[in-house]
Amino acid sequence: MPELPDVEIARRVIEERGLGRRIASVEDSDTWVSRPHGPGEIAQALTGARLTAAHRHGKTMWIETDTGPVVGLHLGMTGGIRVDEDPDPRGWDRFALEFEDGGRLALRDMRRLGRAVLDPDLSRLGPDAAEVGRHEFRERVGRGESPIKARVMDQNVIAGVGNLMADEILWRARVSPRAPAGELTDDRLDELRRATRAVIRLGIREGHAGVGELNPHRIKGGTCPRCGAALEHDRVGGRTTFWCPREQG
DNA sequence: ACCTATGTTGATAC
DNA sequence: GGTATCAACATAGG
Repeated sequence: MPELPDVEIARRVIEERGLGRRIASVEDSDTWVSRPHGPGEIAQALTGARLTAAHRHGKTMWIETDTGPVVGLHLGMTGGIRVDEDPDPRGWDRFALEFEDGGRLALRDMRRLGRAVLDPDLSRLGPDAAEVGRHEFRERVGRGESPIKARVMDQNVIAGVGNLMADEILWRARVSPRAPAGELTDDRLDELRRATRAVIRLGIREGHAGVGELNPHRIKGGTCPRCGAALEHDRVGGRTTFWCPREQG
């Protein structure tokens, strides 16, 4: 689920329902999700602190506190943020801040590919996909020999685009996912950026990343919602990819 | 039973 | 350095 729009929604939830609340205790015993921290380490840093701000860059979120420590949160593949809900009966709450008012903020994540860490390292993330400028997009995305799809999903290049959004973006811009990134013209790159921004805005408005016209047809036997051609599917950049061979050939 | 699939990321090898 | 592959995790489905 989580791509940039999902994470932005989660960030807003934290902002609206978490800020100002004081942490009484922290559930940080899942040391896989909280690696490299040991059990109790995050709790020690955060207990007594009050949440003061919630930020996002790409798919990474972080929460600031009035005493200094920063909590980084990543939703991984199946993670989500839950505020003031009962603990998950299946044990999928991998990390939680428990507030002195009795409420809690949980990272619920079946597959445990999410992360909760102190002072997250954001240095290797490219510019946020929702904010990146035209020039920078051309420079960063339009280079290299790898397929353009791999390029736009590379978080070091631009941050926030995942597999589903990448297919939607490429389909909208009528660019083949396999096109070598460095061979795209500036015009094509500008169209890609335009589609990226549109898909992100749509996702945020609708409340999740799995939106768009292509997405419902992203199944075996699916057809292009524009021209009706049978969609192709294969692995590109290591990920399952659907595209229209007629329009994105 | 065994193999595949799945929205992410990172380490590792060429 | 850039690129590709695999592993980490848990579950569902053929």
